[in-house]
Amino acid sequence: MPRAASTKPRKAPTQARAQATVEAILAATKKVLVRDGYEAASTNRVAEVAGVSIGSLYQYFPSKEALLAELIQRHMSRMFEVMATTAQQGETSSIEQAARTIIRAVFAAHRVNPKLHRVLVEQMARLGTLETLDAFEAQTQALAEQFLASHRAELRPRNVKLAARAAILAVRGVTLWTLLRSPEQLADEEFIDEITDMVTRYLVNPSTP
Amino acid sequence: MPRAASTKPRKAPTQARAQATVEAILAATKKVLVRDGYEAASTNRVAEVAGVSIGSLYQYFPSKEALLAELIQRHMSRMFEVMATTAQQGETSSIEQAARTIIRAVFAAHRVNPKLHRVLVEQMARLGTLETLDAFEAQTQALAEQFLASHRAELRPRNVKLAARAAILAVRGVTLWTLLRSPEQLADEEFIDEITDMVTRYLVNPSTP
DNA sequence: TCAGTATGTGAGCGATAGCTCACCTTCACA
DNA sequence: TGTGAAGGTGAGCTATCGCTCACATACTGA
Repeated sequence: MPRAASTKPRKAPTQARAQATVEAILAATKKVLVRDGYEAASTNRVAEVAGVSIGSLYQYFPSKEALLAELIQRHMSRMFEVMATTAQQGETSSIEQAARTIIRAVFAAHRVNPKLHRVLVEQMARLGTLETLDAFEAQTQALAEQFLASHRAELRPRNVKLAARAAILAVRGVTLWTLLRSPEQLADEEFIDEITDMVTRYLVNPSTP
Repeated sequence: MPRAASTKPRKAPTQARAQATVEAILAATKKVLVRDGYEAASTNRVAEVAGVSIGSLYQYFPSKEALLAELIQRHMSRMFEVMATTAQQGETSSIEQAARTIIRAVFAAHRVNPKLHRVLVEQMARLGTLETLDAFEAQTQALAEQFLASHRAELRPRNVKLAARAAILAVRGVTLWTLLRSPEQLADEEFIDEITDMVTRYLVNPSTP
């Protein structure tokens, strides 16, 4: 059924008109994914909803997966920016404060259009080795390490790399699993406090309050 | 393309011959999933690999998803049993010891045929509201609450329900994300220690060593 | 032994998916 | 204002998928 499998954009739009087409296609993709789910989100349907011809779609995206990859890519960028901003602002505050802010922000981000995020997460798992994902992973790891290193005074674990990894995985794991199974809990402040607590108790040296 | 969508077995095999057919179909499903991935795992291909006709397959499984559901179901049961056994054995030991044992066991379970587990996890996300999943979730939550309640002396969080939920999500989240992105780390003892540490520091009252 | 049930078969149907390509329209700019 | 490039079109091809059904074979119990 699928002939191509590349995930890279086929061709960059240069005129504003083309840029609008690309955006319309991506917006339609989101809409159809939310409305009908991944399986039913055919490229023909996406093109129809976008109000462009199927040919136009394939002019900019070489495959259905490329559409997904672009959406995932954008989602990741936003998430990373949220974290980077928070980490920067938290440079002068405690690990606990920073952790709380990040967890709150990440939860909030997933509360917006949880259905879409759900599909993206599912496909993120399926697409597997997307270079984009690896790059994002590396960036996130680096950011966390840097943050923890700059809070060495407070930090309990000696292995900064491992601590960063464990903390990232725990927060992400909890976020995504909550998104999948009980998205309403993403708004539960008590739950947010609890996760913050877990990460903080793991990261922070109790003798340095 | 799909006509039915039920996930329940169509009919129970009574003769040994039929039981063998069902097992052959499930074994072939695993094989094809691992070899070709979910998309390429067509029911025709599964039947072929199982050495039975496509008609036989549909005699016992009303849809492709029913195959997946059965595999997920079995996987879940095994996971639950691992946890239940560990919890029971840990009744007399510390929270930390029990946490370490459970995490080690769950990691080990996912190290066996990680490719298959990966596909199952992906589909678990996709299938979404599978009654089986909800039942498993409830059982796990109950088990964890019971375990924590019986270790009240050691336990720090006052909200047992929430603590159980947070701990479950963290361990599961870390396990699955690790499975998806760096399965080799499932064998890393230092990593296991780190996750155990996180959960323990969260759950255990520091003044009760 | 034989009726009746359980089990097993596989050609093929209807549906639809991803994607191409020959062609037309709009734009930028000399 | 004309021309080549950029953008846009959509009928329709090929591939396959999930699944049914008319039929054959194996088993069971009276």
